Amino acid sequence: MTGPGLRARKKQDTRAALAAATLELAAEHGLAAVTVEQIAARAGVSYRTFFNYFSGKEEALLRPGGAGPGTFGPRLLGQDPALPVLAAARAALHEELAVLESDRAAWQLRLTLIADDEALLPRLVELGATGEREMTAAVAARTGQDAERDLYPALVGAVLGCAVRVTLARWHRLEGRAPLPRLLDEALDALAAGLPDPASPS
Amino acid sequence: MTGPGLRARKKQDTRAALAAATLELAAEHGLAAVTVEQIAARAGVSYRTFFNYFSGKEEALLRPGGAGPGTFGPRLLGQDPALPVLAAARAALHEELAVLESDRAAWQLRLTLIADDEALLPRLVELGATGEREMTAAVAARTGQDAERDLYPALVGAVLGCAVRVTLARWHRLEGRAPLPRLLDEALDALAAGLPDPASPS
DNA sequence: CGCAAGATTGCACTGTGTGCAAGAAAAGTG
DNA sequence: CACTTTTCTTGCACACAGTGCAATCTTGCG
Repeated sequence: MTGPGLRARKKQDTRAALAAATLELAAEHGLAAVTVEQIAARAGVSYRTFFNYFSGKEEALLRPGGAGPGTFGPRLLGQDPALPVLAAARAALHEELAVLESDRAAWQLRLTLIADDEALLPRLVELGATGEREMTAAVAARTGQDAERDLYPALVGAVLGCAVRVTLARWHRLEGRAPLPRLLDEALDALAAGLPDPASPS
Repeated sequence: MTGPGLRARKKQDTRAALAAATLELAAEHGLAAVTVEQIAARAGVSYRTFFNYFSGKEEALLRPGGAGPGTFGPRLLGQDPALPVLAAARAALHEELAVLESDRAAWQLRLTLIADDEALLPRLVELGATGEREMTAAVAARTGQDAERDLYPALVGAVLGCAVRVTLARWHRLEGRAPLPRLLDEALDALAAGLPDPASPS
């Protein structure tokens, strides 16, 4: 009974080493100036092996745990079915984002790199596209609609993705001085209220 | 008085030829299977020249007119200042999307390629990021808020981008059987209403 | 015509990402 | 433990993206 098995453990180690090397090197020189060769060297692995774990530097930086199955769907479906969709999504998103706060320093650093590199934000969206599809599917399941044909699930999925993105950007700009859950609630409140014109510049 | 001048006209011709070649070849083989070399050859220019016009195949496909200054900002600011932001944005977006209907076949084809290639949708978002920044800035100007610090402009800019994206996807799925303006209105109505749960599956 | 501005092109070079096959390491089996 | 199978790693070769530079050609204009 070796549990996960030696093999799987080494694999996870390598993945973590690659992700860490990417984060360090990107913090030092900016992601654009870092080559996969350098990352692999720092992680003690060959160039070729890097691509056994990640499809590119961006993925290594933004999705350090690898692809994985995604957790939003189950979480959304686990909420009280009596809740309106937006309220259920809010609860599910709070659970999702809790991960980020547990590894705050690293994620703040990643957000810094995203803000700097300017070409990474779309990449984040790209990776977030998976999450968006997942949200769309989960919303469709909850409302009994068709994820492909109906407007509502696609729109809610996309908009929730936006809300998360904007929230993370604000969290970063405030350097974590404001709690992430509160920022998320502000964004979702504005959405649920129909994005009314703001009172006036405070 | 040659008007635009021969030089500028030739430049536009070359740009148009490259964009058209990209669209044709992508329609034939899928964008991923097309090389810049092929595109340049079909347009009758050298490989190197392609990059004088576009930063890559994706831009040639999704932004055939080149970068350009962006028109949403002026359009939003040209709306009646008494209008709520969302209503003004709706009017401005209708003007923006009118372009697509004037060249319907080509844009439907582009949307098909986006749907097929699966790696292009994020690229669309990437190019749309410019538009999103523009929308954010315009909204901030209209509300007298700070595009950098305040939640509202960033959220509205991002969400409008989502709404456009989802609307285009639906328009494509319906193969133009529904008028684009109506689809956009449906999405914006849902947003303005605060994304209430849908009635029930019709 | 003849010069200046600007566009096109070829060349060389770095880096990405992939397919393939050989080799090393772990897991399973008697 | 020895042997096989499975899985991961690695090197090699390759096609393509994208960029800097310098030479060359074209257009605009005096």
